[in-house]
Amino acid sequence: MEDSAEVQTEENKVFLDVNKKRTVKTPAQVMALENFYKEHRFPSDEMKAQLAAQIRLTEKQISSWFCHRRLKDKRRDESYANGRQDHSSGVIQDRGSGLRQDSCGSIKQGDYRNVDPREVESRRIYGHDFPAADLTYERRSHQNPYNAHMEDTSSENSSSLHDQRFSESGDPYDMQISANLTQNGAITQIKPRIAKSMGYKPSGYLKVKGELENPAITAVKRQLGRHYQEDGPLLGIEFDPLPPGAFEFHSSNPVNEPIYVGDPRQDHSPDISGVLKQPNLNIINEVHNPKLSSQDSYVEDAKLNTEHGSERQDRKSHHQLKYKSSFLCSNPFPGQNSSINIYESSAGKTAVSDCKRSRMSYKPAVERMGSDSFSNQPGPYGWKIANEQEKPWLHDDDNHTYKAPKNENLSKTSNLIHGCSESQGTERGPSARMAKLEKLGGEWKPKRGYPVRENIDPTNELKVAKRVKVEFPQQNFVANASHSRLPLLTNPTKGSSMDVPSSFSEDETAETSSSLD
DNA sequence: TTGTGTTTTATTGCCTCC
DNA sequence: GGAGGCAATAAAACACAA
Repeated sequence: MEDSAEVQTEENKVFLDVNKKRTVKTPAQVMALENFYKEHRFPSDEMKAQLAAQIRLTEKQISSWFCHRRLKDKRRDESYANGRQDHSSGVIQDRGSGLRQDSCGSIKQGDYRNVDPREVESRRIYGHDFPAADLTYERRSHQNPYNAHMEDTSSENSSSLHDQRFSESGDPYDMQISANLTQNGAITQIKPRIAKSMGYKPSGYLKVKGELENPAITAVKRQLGRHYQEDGPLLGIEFDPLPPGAFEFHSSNPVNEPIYVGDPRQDHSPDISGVLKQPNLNIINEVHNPKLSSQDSYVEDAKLNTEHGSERQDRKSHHQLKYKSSFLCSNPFPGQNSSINIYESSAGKTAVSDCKRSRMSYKPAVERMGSDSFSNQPGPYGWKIANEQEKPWLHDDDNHTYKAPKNENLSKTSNLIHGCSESQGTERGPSARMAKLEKLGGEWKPKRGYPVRENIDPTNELKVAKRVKVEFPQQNFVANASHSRLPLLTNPTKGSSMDVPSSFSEDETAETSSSLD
């Protein structure tokens, strides 16, 4: 009796020790999580289960990750608010204005007005309708320091704190984007020290966000072209007119004047033309970045789905509905084109086409997603484990991670592509991996064994699989929809922001036009 | 190579809501 | 009371400078 108990204790100890071992999620997992998080900060159980099954994590890990992710957002939010309270009055005032915001910067359920600004933003971008009240809140909440902070990585060049270096040379990421572009559409890796020399050195999460969000932001900028006021209201949203003399100075600088975006009538307005001459953005945007294609696709893909429900409105009661509408009908992994496909296509020989991979370093990685336990069908992420061509990708290759010599010249596209197609990063987060790839170049060398973790509860897995099978028969929707539906810009040199799916610009134009009317 | 700092992950306890 | 979430904490993994 006691012996068995002791044995069990020992086993538990071992089990705990094994489980307590901190593991690092693969880039694909992190990307998937990030992408999912962008749409669903509070995923339902089904979503978690689905996601867990898809990226080979436990639901607990998913929950934990989301928890920490929200916490991360919150902390960044807070730190940013503390550090940049002079940036805008919006945030601080909002926080004290009765908008209930939970400790993670997220919105507690039950108050429909308190929609997560990011979610609002995304939904707005994706064409979701919001009541006027929501838009009002959205407008204000858009001043959320987090959002502003996030945009700092991409489109802050009109910020009051904007560094002149950026205004002169353009958004660092945009610069990267454009600089990475080559004639044949492939992108070359920009050396991190370029950004670093510019004083721009996103770290950690920002690296990831820069990777994940900046393209999206840039894509929007490109789509809207000149009608984008970077520190202004949300696109297509009207502000109430400011009272006379609201600002001391005369707005001789049209940049700071609110611009109604998307109104074709203003497209040729001489008044706006001054704004249109604002530097760099267009220049940057004129350079097509194939990297954006995925994000463009993302935008369009999301926009096509106009049946998103408010996630936080009655999270539980609309659980299924929400799930079905937003998870099945839309791409729950909006970045899957850019993340998971990395793995999918990188195994093939067409890695060049997905330039998003260029800044991603990988790890044999998906070993946890072993082919033996993976479905042969393309998962929602589009990876096809059974594909022989991709097997090398999915195997750990003797548990070696590959690390290039530090001083490897990064400007070699071939190297980069190589890194893309065969890249096997470390198990560090994407941010670190990206940075590492930037630093390492395309060549990889064994570094050390990748800690294989098989902590997926088989029962859980079975349960999830079963549930997924029953509830989500369209698992491959991502692979099918996003690939088939989303047009790829085949002419990277010509493809411009205006090559974006017409649905977006049209919808956007229609919306804003109607609002002006 | 090593030390230090940062980021990420896992665990646990408490709180709130249903 | 259970479930979900947040916050605190520890520890691993990693980056980076010396």
